[in-house]
Amino acid sequence: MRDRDERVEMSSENDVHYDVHAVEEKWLPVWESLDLFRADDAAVTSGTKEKRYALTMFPYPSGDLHMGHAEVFAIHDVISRYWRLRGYEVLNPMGWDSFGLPAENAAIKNDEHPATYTYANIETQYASMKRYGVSFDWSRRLHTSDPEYYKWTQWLFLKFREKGLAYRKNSPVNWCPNDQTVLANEQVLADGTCERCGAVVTKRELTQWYFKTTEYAQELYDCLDDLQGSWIGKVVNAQRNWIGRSEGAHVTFDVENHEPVTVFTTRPDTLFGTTFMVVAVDAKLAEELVTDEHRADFEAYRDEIRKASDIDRLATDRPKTGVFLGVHATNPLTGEKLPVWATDYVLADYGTGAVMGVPGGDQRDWEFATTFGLPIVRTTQPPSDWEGEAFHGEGPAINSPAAGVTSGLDINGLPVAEAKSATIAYLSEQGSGEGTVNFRLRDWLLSRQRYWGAPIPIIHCPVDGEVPVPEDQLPVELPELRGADLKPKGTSPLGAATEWVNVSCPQCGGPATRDTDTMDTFVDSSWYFFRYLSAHDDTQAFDPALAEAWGPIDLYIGGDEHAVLHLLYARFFTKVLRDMGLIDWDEPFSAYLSQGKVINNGRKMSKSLGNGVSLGGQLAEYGVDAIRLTLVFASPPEDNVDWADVSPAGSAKFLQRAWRLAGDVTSSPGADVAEGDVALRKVTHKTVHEAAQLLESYRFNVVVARVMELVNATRKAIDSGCGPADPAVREATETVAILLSLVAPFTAEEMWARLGHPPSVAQASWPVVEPALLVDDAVTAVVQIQGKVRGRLEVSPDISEADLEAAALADPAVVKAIDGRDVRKVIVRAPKLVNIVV
RNA sequence: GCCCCCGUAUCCCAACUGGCAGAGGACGCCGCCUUAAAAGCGGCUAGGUGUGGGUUCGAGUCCCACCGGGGGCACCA
Repeated sequence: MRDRDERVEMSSENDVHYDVHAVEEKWLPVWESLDLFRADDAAVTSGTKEKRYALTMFPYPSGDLHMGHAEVFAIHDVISRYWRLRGYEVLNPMGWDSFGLPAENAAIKNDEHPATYTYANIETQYASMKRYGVSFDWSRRLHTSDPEYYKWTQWLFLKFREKGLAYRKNSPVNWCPNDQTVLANEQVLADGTCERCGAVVTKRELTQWYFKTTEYAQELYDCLDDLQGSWIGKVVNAQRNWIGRSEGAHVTFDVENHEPVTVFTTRPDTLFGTTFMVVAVDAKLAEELVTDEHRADFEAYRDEIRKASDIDRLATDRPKTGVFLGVHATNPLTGEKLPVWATDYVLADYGTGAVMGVPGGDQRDWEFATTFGLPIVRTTQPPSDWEGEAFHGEGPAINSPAAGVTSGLDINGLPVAEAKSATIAYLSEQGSGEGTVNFRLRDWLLSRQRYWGAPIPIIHCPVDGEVPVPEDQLPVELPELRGADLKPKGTSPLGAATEWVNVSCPQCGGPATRDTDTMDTFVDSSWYFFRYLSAHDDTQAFDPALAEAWGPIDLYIGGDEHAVLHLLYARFFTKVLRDMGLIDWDEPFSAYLSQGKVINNGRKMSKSLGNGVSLGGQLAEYGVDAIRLTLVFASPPEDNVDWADVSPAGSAKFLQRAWRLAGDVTSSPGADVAEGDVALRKVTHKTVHEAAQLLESYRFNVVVARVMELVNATRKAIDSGCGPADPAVREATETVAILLSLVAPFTAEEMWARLGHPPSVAQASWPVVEPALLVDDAVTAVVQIQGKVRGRLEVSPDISEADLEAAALADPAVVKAIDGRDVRKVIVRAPKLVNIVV
């Protein structure tokens, strides 16, 4: 009775309301002064501690943080805090991807410099991140728009150029008429619109800078195999599709009045069925081939095609068009003469820009042949019930060669794979073809006709041509432009800064001009994770020794809108840096996890729908911890979180329940847990054990559920079990505080203090699991007959299979269920299950 | 058209290498507290895994087909 009274007394003392905001205010300055999260390079370079590099995509500074940031930071912090508790030296840096168009557009609107908007927003976001309690190492903070950062972006550009991986070419490029700049292929969406602003992208013929991503296509593709499993599957799949590897052959055709023309095909076995050749109308080749007699027709057709928008060109169901160029090609297998046509259904920048027309095997060629009355020959035998037109499936080769046609090769009757290799072998022998691999990936167009980016460090000299800015003159800083000077006009605003543009040539000293384009901001973000290693080093981009010590990144978290943009570019940069000898690893991100979106009522949050949820408002209402907990608990990290389906109030309630435990504990710190209640201790140790496994596989929502169970069990122990003085209650509550510190650091810190520990819980270590406590005293074994549960037995967890079988067969309920039938087979899985087959 | 992923309770979601379908939460309901309500606290309820086959002693889990949802690529030869 007395005990019970004491408890009542105590709990009334603890009914003080848990003031989340006061707790936040209380701990932030304490953490700040303890400098808890600074990564120690020496600990890692010396090998004293094992490293973990945790990275989350750095934000673009547009306004304040939103719910999406809140989710990714919450998830990211779980893993980095977990690693720290496990005793790793953790590098967890943060910075800003601070070049980009929104700042420039804001500057035009408000008649100011883009830096004003940029750095004001950075400070706002910085304050919010601090308030959010993420365990970032702020000593490595960087902004890509700082000259001390973009100096090295420019340096890397020059190194890439030295290696022949950055070059200029004239080519039709994607042009956004709204942003008035060119775009990379990756920045044009599937529907032909601009990834940034949604305008319909058009084509322009311009001389622009490119990175030679295609040089690494094969490796970028092959390494995806190694990433499979540790990267989230859909991103690997998206990159595979984007790089788009196709195996096939190059086949060379002699052409009248021209050098021989090579085409790419994935079906060399259908070469006997080629009845024409088609060339991309916008390729230089078409212009070279056309005869004077057909030139007028060709040019009229080409001009008409150029006027069509990308959207029209992308439609796959439009009728085939084209013009005859007046020349013929020769089939290398048969010597047959094939008319050469120009068309818009062949792409100038894929393969060789020319294709062999095989109407019997390709639906597009079928339609083209039908439209223009060209012959159709089948070279693969379709099944008897085939009702379609072109047939590209499996079947024996026919008409290869056709009756009456002479050829040095005969593949009739061969299945597709064999017919392919036989054809390639023959062509190679004849010197008119070879097996090859083609990629869908194009080179990365990096020039942008906008102001707020890193200037391309090149000087154009009428005498010496392209001259790199000497390294000791880097960075090439942006000239001061503001407001209306920045208005998009189709050429870079930098061109207007004449004093900046006109320079003397570093080589000959004569008058020359700077390149006025800036780099795509994806260049900035392709290497920022290297710069974090040496964020303030003004002698090098990063220290290779630190890259060796810290790299590669152990877990990268971000959104899947970057599946083929940033992630592909960062992989490309890493491979080039490796080939420059600066690092010794092949892939930047050992593991990649993409977090889902935060939506509301099944829809993306947006102003027009009026379903936006303000992060600041939620934090004010429920507190930081409750919001973090809600986002982590809602679903597996990669799934979307629908704000309409979650309950931040429920999270806040749970945190209070946890917090109250700490006030109920009456034993002193360091109480001998060995004396504690074994049942509760088992729950505690099992929870720690499972939590570790769940954390390693990123199932953070389930970790939270386990902590909830532990809180419930501890509550029961206090109220109706061993009582608050039992050391097991202290052990359980301390464990709750430590586990909770991954998700709800403020509440955990407050609990830690109430439990009598000095700050910080972030410096605690991961609880050591006692294996003996993971073993149950008795387990329930299920006895099945024909797979149906017919009995249960309480058995020892280390019972032998034979003993369990005997016990099962002796169980009265089982005997009754067998009902005298013959036992044919008994499957025993000690100690959990026996299945009897009768 | 090609390539991936996912369908479990009213909802969000658990279920280790196939082994008792249910951990946690929301919603709802019942108590306690309260003059009352809200809040708070304690407790309770639920379906057989989208459909149809197959493999197996045993399938949410593996295989096949279909239905539904999501994503990537796409006149890429």
